[in-house]
Order: sequence, then structure tokens, then C-alpha cells
Amino acid sequence: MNYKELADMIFPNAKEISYYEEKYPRRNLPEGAVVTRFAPSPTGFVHIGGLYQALVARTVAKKTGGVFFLRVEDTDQKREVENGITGIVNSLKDFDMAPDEGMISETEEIGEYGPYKQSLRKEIYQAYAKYMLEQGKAYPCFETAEEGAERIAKQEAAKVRTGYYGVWAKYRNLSLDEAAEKIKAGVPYIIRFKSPGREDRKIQHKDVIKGKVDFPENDQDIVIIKADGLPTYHFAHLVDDHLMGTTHVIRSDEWLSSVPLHLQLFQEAGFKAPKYAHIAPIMKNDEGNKRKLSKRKDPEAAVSYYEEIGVPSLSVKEYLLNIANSTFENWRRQNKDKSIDEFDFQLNKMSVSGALFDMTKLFDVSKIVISSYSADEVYNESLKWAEKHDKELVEMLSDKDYSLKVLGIERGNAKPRKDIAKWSDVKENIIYMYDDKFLNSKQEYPYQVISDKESINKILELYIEKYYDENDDKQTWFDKIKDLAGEMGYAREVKEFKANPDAYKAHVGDVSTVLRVALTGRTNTPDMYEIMQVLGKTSVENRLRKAMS
RNA sequence: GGCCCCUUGGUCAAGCGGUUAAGACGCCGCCCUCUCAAGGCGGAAUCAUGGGUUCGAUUCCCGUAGGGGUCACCA
Repeated sequence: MNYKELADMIFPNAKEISYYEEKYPRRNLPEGAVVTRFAPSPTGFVHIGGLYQALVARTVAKKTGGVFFLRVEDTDQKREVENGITGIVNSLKDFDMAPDEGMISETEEIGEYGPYKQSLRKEIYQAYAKYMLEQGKAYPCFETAEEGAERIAKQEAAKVRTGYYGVWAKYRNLSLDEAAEKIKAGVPYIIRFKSPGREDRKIQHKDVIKGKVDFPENDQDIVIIKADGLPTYHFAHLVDDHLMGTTHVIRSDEWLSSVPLHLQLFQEAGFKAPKYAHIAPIMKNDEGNKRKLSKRKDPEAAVSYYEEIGVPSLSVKEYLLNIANSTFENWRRQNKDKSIDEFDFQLNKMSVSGALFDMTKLFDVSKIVISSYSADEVYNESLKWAEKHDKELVEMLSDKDYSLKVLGIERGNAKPRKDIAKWSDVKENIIYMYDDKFLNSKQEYPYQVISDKESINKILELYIEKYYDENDDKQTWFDKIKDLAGEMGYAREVKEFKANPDAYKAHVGDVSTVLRVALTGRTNTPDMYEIMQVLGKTSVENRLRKAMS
């Protein structure tokens, strides 16, 4: 019995790897093009950290004229979730990050290097496992679960590293004949990699993000094919990223310690290893402790959370880019109109340690993003959001012409308002502008300096009867409020009042506040002239009369 | 516990042997102003710690502490 015979016995039907090597030729891409991937398990759930990785991977691929693909890693059938792929595909689409290749629905895919769903690649993995077997770089292992547990217990008791290596690798040196006999006898087995490594030797890895990292060599004979015939992550990574031509593996930090293994796997298989870029995870401060954003504990860990509260996907991406490359913020300020695709992203400028997620900063970024939207865009996006999450807002927005005017207040000019961070802010911001909400409800009037009923009513009455003219331009409009203040014996100018505070009871600003409160029920609003223009004569008068009664 | 990584204000962070240690968010104050948002100006606030190396360390080396990751037939 030789290696070849044993390999044939284990995988009698597997093809030669040359078949696959020819079927999936080298990609024909421009010099320097980077091929990256997003490779989640099909749980349907996209973690903000996953989106972060995908964004980085896609940005780098786009920038270099390369390829970004989506591969579904479903070799662990226990993890399978119904319609899990759909959730991921849709999330990427929501963020305008659809892949160039890979899964595009539960069952469909695009691209020449598929299948892009690992469970469909079983025969490919077996062909490569057979190839390893033939060269004596892998072997069948008959260790049972009980034996394994026992082994680990002994290792722990002896205070040595746990794992399948060295003297603990019981089946590593089993003769080929013995192995063949066991297989014939139907003893269950899995396939392990035969590691040539030694723990007392160091390897040096140059990570694109982390820089130089030293490790002991890998000496673990890790499992490559499980009892169910599917590969482990490590082996699938080797085979897939080799065949799919991945040039840069961009993945989460937690994989860093697998690098010695992966490098060794590529080395032993005789394939060119990709470059690795390990991204620090996004963290959260939990009572003084830094920890990863948790799917279970933190709603903000789910990408869907931002859609729910109405943060535009662009805001999330800009915030993430901010964390990824701190130069992004400056670039953005200087290039307000450019697409984020034009930003010169640098993988190696990414931070080596995990950033705390800062919701306040996200909202600030989002306010700037939304401030650049036209009234039309704000209308469309908030309506889209409201249809899913807020019936009352839909109702308000149903009067489109009017709503456009409302949303257009102090928008589209050089200094647009920055008061909306998320679509769920919109209702609160504009609700008082709708007569059926405002006039038909009991209204609180939080008057400030001028608060006695008599003065207030007099101001309102004078304003309606004598001063208000909806056709006034802004200057005239305000001059009239000054006149009104004068007629009431208040200071016409705030400066005048400040210079001589004892001479007056109040000033024009206080009169304005009376009008503002009467009109809107609020002390703080956007520009009152614009508000009155949008409201129109009838509504203005109705509102002032209501306030008088 | 072994191995690996990390540590600049409350947060994100520039910095790569000599700097008044950028900038952003947040906070505080002032200005502008009919109020608010914004904007302008200003302010408080940082190199975890102990040793080296050096004429000189935030920067280089070693230790300590703290944080994180990893040690599966999960990814």
C-alpha cells in the first residue's frame, strides 16, 4: 500500500486537481488589481463588523480595478439559517455594495469561479484532499470523540498545549496498511493535515495592517475533511482562495493566530499564499471593559438596526470609512461633492487596535450627509423609511407639495440645516407645520420673557390686524416686527436693549418669541419668516387666533 | 495558563529621535443672530508605568500593569 493507493481508496471518485486548475484559470486583471472577498456564514445576520470588512475589501478592490466577491461559508451545517443568504445579499445591496461575483440570491450566483457556496464545492475539496493524501501531506485519523476528550484531559493535566501534534498525534504514523485495514473494516475517520512544522521554530509574517508579527511554526495536524465529508474553514480557505484567485484576504482580527497554519497549508499544497490583512474589530465600552459589539446584547451590532432608526446607509459607510482611514474626514471636508469611491483608501493605514463604536459621531456624520440632500431626496428617503416604520409620518407626507416646502426650509442653500441625523428625527422636526396636527390638538405655549396674557394677546392682535402681510419680503417683514415692538414700548433692536437694559421690559427678539411660540408651540424653530411663508396667510392667522383664545 | 497583538485627551486619531503633541466628535465660553441647528473664534483635556539607549525620548530596546485575540470534526 502506498500513498496513491490509500488516496484512491478514500476518494475513489475524486478528480485530479489539474481538472480544477484548468477550469479556474488565473484571472486576467490589470497590474496591481486586488481580488478580495466577503465570506460570511449564511446566518442572514450582518454584523456591523462584517459590513466594515466588506466595505474595506470592496473599496480596495474597486480602487485597483480588481474584483470583490461574495462567498458563502456554509460548511457547518449546524449554523445554517433559512434564507440566510438572502439576508446577506440584501444587506449588501442596501449599502450599495453588491459584489462583482458570487451569490446574488439563495440559489443564484454570478461569476466564473463558482460555485460560491461552499457546500456545493464538496467534490472540489475532496479532490484537493486526495491530492494532499497522495503526497503524504495528509492522513486518515481514527481518533474517536472519547479518545479526543481523553487526550485533551491528559494534556491539561500535564500542562502542555492541547491539540493534535507530535507524540499526541496517535494516527499520524500509522502504517498505510493499518490505515487501509481500518478503513476496510468500516472504522470512521476524518482527514488530517500532516504538519511539517516545529513549535520551536519561528516564522515571520508581514500582515498588511498589523505589520510584522512573529509566531512559532504551526505543528498542529488540523482536520481538513470532517466526518460529514465537508472541509474545515482552514482547508476551504486554502482551496477556495487559491482557485478563486484571491490576492488579499481581508478578515477579522481573530484569524491572526491562524496565519502560521494557513501559510503552511499554502506552502505544503504548493500554492501561492494570498496577502493577509487583519482588521481590528469594532468595540463597545461595557462598564469600563472594551469588548466586541455583540450580536446578542447590542442592537447596534446589527446592520439592520441603522435601517430601522433611519440612518442612511451612506452615513454608516462614511462613518466606517472614518474609522478605517482617519484621513477620510479631511478628504471629505475638502471634497464635499465627490463619491466616496474616489477616496484614496489605504489598507495599511488602518488602525491596529479596535475602535470603540461612537454613536454620537455617527449621528454627526449623518447630519452632514443629510444636510447635503435636496428637499426631494429628504422627502423620498423619509417617506420610504416611514412606510416601514411610521404610519403617522406617511400621513403627514401624503401632501407632497406642502411637505416639500416644509422640508425645503433652510435647505439647498450654502449653509443648509444640520438637524436631521436619521429619518426617525423627521417627524418631530416638522410635525408642528401641519395644521391638522397643530390646530386640532391642545397646544402648550411655553412663552418666555413676555408671558402675561394681556401683552401676548395685544402683540398677536396687532400683528394680525396691522402688521402682517404675507407678501412682504424678509426685510420688510422683520422691520414690521420691530415696529410692533416699538409700538408696544419694547426695544426695536436687541443691541439697544443690551446697551440700556433698564429702559425696556423686553426687545424685538422677545416679541419674535411670542410670535414663534404662538405659531408653532415651540421656542426653537428654523427661520420664522420661511415658516410663515410655507404656512401661508390662512394658517398663520388661524394659529395666531388660536393662541389668543 | 501557553502563544500573539495592542496602549497618545471622554471617544476616533495624526505623529515615525528635537513639534507650542495636528484634526474631528463631545464638553465649556464668546461672537453672529428673531429663537434653534449651523457657522466663526477661543478654552479645558492626552503620550499607561518603571528602567535603559541617546546630548535629547510620545517616538528605539527591556520589564511591569492593563486591555484584546486565540488555543474545536465552528467559522
